[in-house]
Order: sequence, then structure tokens, then C-alpha cells
Amino acid sequence: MKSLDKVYDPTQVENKWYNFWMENKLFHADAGSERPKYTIMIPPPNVTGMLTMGHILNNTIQDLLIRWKKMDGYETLWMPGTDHAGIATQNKVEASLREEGLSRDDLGREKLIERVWQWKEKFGGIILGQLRRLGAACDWERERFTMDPGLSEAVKEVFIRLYEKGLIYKGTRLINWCPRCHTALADEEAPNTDIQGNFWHIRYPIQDSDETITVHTTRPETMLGDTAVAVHPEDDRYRHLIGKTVMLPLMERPIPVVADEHADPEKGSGAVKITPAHDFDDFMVAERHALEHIQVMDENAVMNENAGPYGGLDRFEARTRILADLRELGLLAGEEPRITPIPHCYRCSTVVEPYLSDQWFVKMKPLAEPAIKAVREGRIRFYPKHWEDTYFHWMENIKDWCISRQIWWGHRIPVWTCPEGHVHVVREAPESCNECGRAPLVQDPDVLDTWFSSWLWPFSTLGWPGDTPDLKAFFPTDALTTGPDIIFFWVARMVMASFEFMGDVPFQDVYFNGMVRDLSGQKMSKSKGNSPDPLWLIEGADAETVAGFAEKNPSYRNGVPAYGADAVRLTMVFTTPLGGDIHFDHTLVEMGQKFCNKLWNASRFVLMNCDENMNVPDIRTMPPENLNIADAWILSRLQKTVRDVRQGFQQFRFNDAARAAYGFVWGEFCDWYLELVKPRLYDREQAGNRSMAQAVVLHVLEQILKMLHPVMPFITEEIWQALPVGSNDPPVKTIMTQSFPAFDPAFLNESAEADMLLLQHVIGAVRNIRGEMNVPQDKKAGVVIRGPREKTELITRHAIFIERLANVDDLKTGSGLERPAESAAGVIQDLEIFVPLAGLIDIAVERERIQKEMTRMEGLLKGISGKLSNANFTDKAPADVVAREKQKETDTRDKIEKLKKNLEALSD
RNA sequence: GGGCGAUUAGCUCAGUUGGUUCAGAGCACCUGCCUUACAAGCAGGGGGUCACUGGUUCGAGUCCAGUAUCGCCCA
Repeated sequence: MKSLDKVYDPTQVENKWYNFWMENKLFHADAGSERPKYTIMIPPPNVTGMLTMGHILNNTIQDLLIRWKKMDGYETLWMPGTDHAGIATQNKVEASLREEGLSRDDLGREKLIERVWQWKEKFGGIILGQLRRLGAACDWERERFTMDPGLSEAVKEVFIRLYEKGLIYKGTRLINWCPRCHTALADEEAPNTDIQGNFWHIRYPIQDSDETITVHTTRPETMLGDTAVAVHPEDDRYRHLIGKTVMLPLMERPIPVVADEHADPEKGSGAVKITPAHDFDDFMVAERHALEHIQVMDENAVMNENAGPYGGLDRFEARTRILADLRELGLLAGEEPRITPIPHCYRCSTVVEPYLSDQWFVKMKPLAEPAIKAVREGRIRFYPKHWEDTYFHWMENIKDWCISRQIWWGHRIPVWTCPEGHVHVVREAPESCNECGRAPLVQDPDVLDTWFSSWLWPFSTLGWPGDTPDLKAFFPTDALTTGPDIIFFWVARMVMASFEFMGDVPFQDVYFNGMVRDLSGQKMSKSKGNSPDPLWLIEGADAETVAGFAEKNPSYRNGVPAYGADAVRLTMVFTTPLGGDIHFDHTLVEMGQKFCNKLWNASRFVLMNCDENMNVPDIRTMPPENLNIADAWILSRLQKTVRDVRQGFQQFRFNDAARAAYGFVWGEFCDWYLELVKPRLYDREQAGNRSMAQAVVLHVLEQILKMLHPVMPFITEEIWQALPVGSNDPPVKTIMTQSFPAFDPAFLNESAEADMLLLQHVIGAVRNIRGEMNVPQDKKAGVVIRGPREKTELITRHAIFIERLANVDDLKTGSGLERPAESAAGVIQDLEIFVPLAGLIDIAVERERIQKEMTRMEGLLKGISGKLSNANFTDKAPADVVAREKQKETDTRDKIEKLKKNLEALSD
């Protein structure tokens, strides 16, 4: 028999088994398998990404599902990979170029892309390696990258199909422009942040009049591009000015006053300047009034030649200067503090500029319709359900998607133009124009949004547009596990793409995990730098390693112990309810660590009490009469636990499952069963009895290991391999392919549970007395139990349990026993339990103890009697509830009576 | 401005259809134990007006409305 170390050390165990699983290709999914399929697509992390605690939560859940389904007989595929993160990755490489004093233009397009690939080979996908450390059962043979040839083909195919269908178009539109990344962004990529600014009130003189009209704006620098002033048509203050001309200050350009409902009379002065080339709302106003678009900034957000004297100034500097000049001219009418949502680049946080440019767009409305329907009809289910509201709101107000990006790293747009301007949207560049014959054809310089490849992930990774066996076997996939922050970016778009190109849903269940926050409530993220490196928690890190992080996170001051991946996984699953957020700190992982150690030592105990080469009998074939009450009880409890764990997994309530398993293992198996079974295991004289006990203990432990394996893969494999079970399971001996425990009602035993509960309460009562009375640990106590016969007989039959667990050496039971003098007492149901404490008892303490219990009971009784004397209750509440209350009243009265007598006995 | 979520013990969190110990778990705390699986442990114990106000109900941590605070998303 293998012997185990006294303390569980995950660092000695985890890598060993991961390598074992890899060597035996246990993560690989066979498309030709006869088994039912279960597939999860990993949300492809950014290739520049590093693991955060959010990933840990998310990927633990995916791994849990995969391992559970695999044990349940499915052919499981967990598809891993990364996306190429166009902007982020190019930014990273450009940053390293800058250190060499180079810009992207110094290198040119091809050389830059070469550099990006080099960077990717060297540093890309670190996160996937980190996932291995977590235990992720991904099919690494199938690892995909959005820039792989196959996935690139899919992107091209999709672009062409949508173009031919009229769903992709090019247009001059106002888009979100990042002046630092030099590219367009989709709306979702430019989230708003509230910024404290001002409404600046500026007087615009009316032409041929002494009158002025005061407009308000948060961005005075854009006034240089104003082509109108708008007032609300119903606004009496300004009605007489509609149709008049104002002279735009600083630029001395005449512009009209137009009536438009965009002007809100309640807001600021009620009159607004209209800058069609620099504001989304104004762009719409300009369409309604056929106004000119004047661009006053360039791609760096520097004022351009249209900005007159301000040309060449940065936008914020221009603002300062313009305000100063207006003030000097006496045209600044005032300022009003104002918090304004300002869009920022999601990759670099630069303030995004609305920018007029030629871009490619996807018409989304037609794509959205089937995607909305699928969720409405329940063909796709969200967990938690309330995210459906967010999904519907976005889908029903969907706008066209700007997919072109002015960067170099990504899928180049498959559009070529000849010198005559004939456009070709084709897979391969033609030699010459098929309309005019001229050459060369020039490819569109832009690349596509990274999400334009990610939205194809559920099928492009399986070989689409080819008709592959993988696609047949694994699409549609089953569950998607992701964060709600990418519900628009990714989840919604995948649904749309799958309907459009596969004619089906991409997945059935979408689980949105909660957010991992730090203790101050901030979301953990790479950019905030408030997520610890999860590998610190798994492998340990000394104070020096984490010093920088510890500056802002004091609990890391002394470094982090090596909790191990299992401990981290269990803790995350245990602590996070469906869709709930968590305030995470590494000390929480102590719970998982301690649980690992507990499981480890329980297993150690079991192994120490097994025999070499013992043949474990199948519990189902053993005659039930050989089971004693403890056996029957633990087997019954095990069944209920199995049921709860399965149900938790099934309903995506993983914390429920973890709690059920944790409570069973620690609170029932270890705390009670192992203690109860010890006498039989130690008694070698009674071999039959002993082997029965061994069989039950091994059976329960093995079930526990299997049940926990999806959550804690490493330690369960390590222990399971040491057990004298399952040795002849071909082809590879591993817990990974064992059957997940199935609920078997044949082992439920309510009467054994009720009897055990009574015994537990009796033991508890004696322990309570011993504890409160400070009876020394090494002193065995005598106990007298008085009560109805069937109960005292039950207790007598199992006297050994009471003796061992309550440290008792002289147990007397019976219905007519006398209360021993100088004894402490407790009442359990209709049993009175006396612990004689001659010389040890402190009457005052005992009196207080009983008094406390009486007070509690009297409070309870008062509540119950109150209910029962209320006619409304007895009339309206269901009969069984009333009956229950009546029984409770009788029992409580009885108990109080017994306590009272004991209290009186103390005075004697 | 609109939508969504949260508020339960000092900390991190459970509590799924309103009704048997439903007021709970882990950590922290107090007392006693190095008892031959485990001191990362065992046994016992203290600690909460379930954010606030009102409503529905025989009965509310649980359902409804409002308030406050925090967070997320959208405009």
C-alpha cells in the first residue's frame, strides 16, 4: 500500500498528473467516437493576455463541465486558442519598436507584420500555458489562432458572402477614432467614462443685428467646424432667430440658425452649435438640414488647416486657446460645471474622437432577427437569465458594425480596386481588372476588426467553410462560459454569425460568470493591475516577487503560499454563486487548501487501514443486513450528496455542488463516519466485520474522489491512483475516465438517518456538557440516559459510538433510571441525559447553562403558542403546518418541563 | 436620463418555489485538547433588528412599492 505524506503538497503532485494526462492524450476528442458529444469553445483570450483571477473562475468552470461530462460518458471537446487582438498586439510591438527608436512607418507594412509574428511566437499565448497549470483539459492538438490559415479563410469567405448579399458596404461616416492607435473603433470598443467638465456658454453674434445667441458646448474646440446653430422649433426664446444667419466667432464664417428638435430647451442655454464632422448627434442634424461637414482635426486629433489660426494645435491646447480668445472678445458668456460621458479607447484609454472617414460596415438588423428569436424561444438559455434583458436591448437597437481598422495586424480586407476604380471583392487578387483590363489592382489597406474573426469561432475552429467531420461531430456546441462584459462584442455576434452561416445556434447554454473584484470592490483587470498573478497562488511566491503588487494589496505583504491549483479552483467555485460577484483575496484560498489537506488525510487514514492487494467487494452485492447503522447512514447521505452535486452542476449552480460535497466530506464522512468505523477497522479479530467496514469506507471515499474530480482534478487523481480500486480499467488507468457517481435511491435509508441523527444529538449533548463544565479531555465520563424504551434500546445497541465519540466509559440507559446526584443534564427530544460530575460540577455554571436553554425554549414556545392562539393562523394556514406547530408546542413544553425539574434538582 | 444587479456575523459568501432548528458556512475570535488520518487538526462556545421605511399575508431574510449606499451597462 502506498503511504502518503502527512501534509498534502500540491507542488509534488499537480504537474506530474497533467503530464500524465497529456501523454495519454486524455484531453483529445475523437470526432469519430460513437459517444454523444459535449463541446465547449474557450472564449479565446487575447494573444497578449495574461491570466487574471477572472480567467481562473471562468476556466475552472469550463474545465469542471468538461471533466464532469467526460466522466458521464460524453466525447468531450474543449477547444482552446487565442485571438490575434489586432490593436492590442500591434500596440505592443510598436511599443518595443519605439524603444529601438523606430516607428511602424520606418519598417513598412510587411516588416511590421513579420515583427508581430516573431513577437507572437515568442510571447504570445502565455495565457494558454498558464491554463495548463490550472489543469485545463483542453484539446491542445486542436489549438487555434484567429490568424491561422483556416480561420483566415473563414473570415474572407464571410466577408465575401456578406458583401454579395448586400450586408457589407463602404461609406463615409462618422466613427469612433482613436487618435493614438490611428484606427476606427466599433461603438462597443469606445466605452464612456464620466469626466468632470464644463458647459461653456458662447455668444454667437447674429448677422446684421446687435443681438447674439448663446450656445453651450462641452467641446469648444469643435466650434471651428460649426456649420449651423440649432434651436428647438417650439422654443419661444429663439423662434424669431430661425432662418437668420450668425457669424461664427474666430472663424468669421456665416452659418444658419436652424430649427431642430435635437436642441433641448431644458439643457444649458437651449441653443446648440452644430459640428457635423465632429459629433454624432450633429451629424444627424446635418443630414436633416443638408449642412456642410467641415473637418477641423487630423488623424492625430491635431487641429488642421481648416482650423484657421489654430491649425497645428493639439485638440486640448486648442480648447484652452479658444476659450482665452473668446473671453478676450467678450463672447464667453459663462461656464457651468458638468459631468459628461466621454468615450475612451478600450485598448489605450485615449479620448476617442468622432471622425469622418471611409469605413466598411456590416448591416446588422437582418442578422439580429433570428438571433433574438432563438433566445426568446429558449433555444439558447442564459444563466443567470436576467442577462437576456441586456441582450435583447442591444439586439433590438442594433446599429451597423464598423469593421474596418486602420492598422496592419489582422485580416486584410479582401477588396481590390483597379486604376479605373472598379471594385473586386474576391478570394484571390485578380491579375488585372475584369471590367477594364487594367492593372495593377490595389488591395484595400485596412484590416478587419478582430471580433470579425472571433464571431466565427464556434465553427471556424472546426474547419468551416470546409464540411469537416469535426464540424459534424461538435457543432453546435453545448455550453459557453464567459463574462457578461463581452455579451455584445462576442456572444451576441456569435449567435448572429452561426445563424447566418450554419443555420443553427452556436451553443445552447450561456453561463455568465460573476466579476472578480478586489477587496475595495474594483473589478480585477490587467489594466488596473489589481489582479494577483494566479500562478502565485498555485505555485507560491515569496515576498520579493509580489512586492510591487503588495504595495497596494497589503495582504500579499509576506508573499503567498503555494495553495495549489485544486485549492484555488475549489475556492473560486465554492465562493461564487451563479452570476454573483466576489471580493477576492488570496487568504480565501486557505479554505480550499485546508479542504485538500483534510481530504488527503482522510484518504491516508483509509489507506492505512486497507490491506495489501485487498479485493474490494462491490457494495451493491453485499447483503444489506451486514451494514450497520453507520454504514447505512453514510451510504444514504452519500446518495443525497451525489444527487445535490449532480443537480448543482446541471443547473450551473456550482457553488451549491461544492458546498454539498464539502459538507459531506468534512462534516459527515470525516467528522462522523470515520470516527464511527474506527473500532471495526482496528479490530482484526473480527475479520468479516472489518472487511465490511473497509469495503464501505473505500466505496464512499472513491465516490467522493470521483464526485470531486471535476472541481479538484489533481488531488483526486493522486489519491485515486493509490486506492486498491479500478486497477483493471483499460486502456489507461485514470480517474478522468471513471464514471461519475450516479444517484441510486436503493441506498436511501431514512430510518438509519433518523436514528443516526438521534445518536449524533445525544453525543452532542454529552460533548456540550463536558465542554461547558470543563471536564478534562483525558477523563472519561459516565452517562445516564432516561427515556422511552425504543430510544434507549437504540442507544444501548450503539453504546460504543457514544463511548468513543463522547469519551464515555459508563453508559446506563433505561426508562426508569434515577437522576444521579451532582450531575449536569441535557434534553434531546424526550430523552434526558445526565452526566454525573461528582466533585467536578459547578452548580452555578450548570444552573446558568440550563437557564439559558430554558430561556431559549420559552422564547420558542411563546412564538408557537402565539401562532396557535391566533384564529387566523389555525383557520388559514395549511393543516399540516398547524399540526406541525402543535407537535412542536407539545415537545417544547415537555422539554421545558424536564429542564425545570433539573434546575430544581440542582437546588437540593 | 433609462435599464440591471447588490446590500445577511468583524471579513468573504450561502439561504432556488413565503411555513419543521431558517437565521447558516469558511475565516477571524474565546475555552480546552500535540486523542495512534489530519494542530492546515479535534471538541465546545460567543457573535447578526437579514441596509432603511411602508405594504401584501395567518406568517416575510424570502413577495410588492419607495428611500439610501455601492457596482455594472446603455444614452
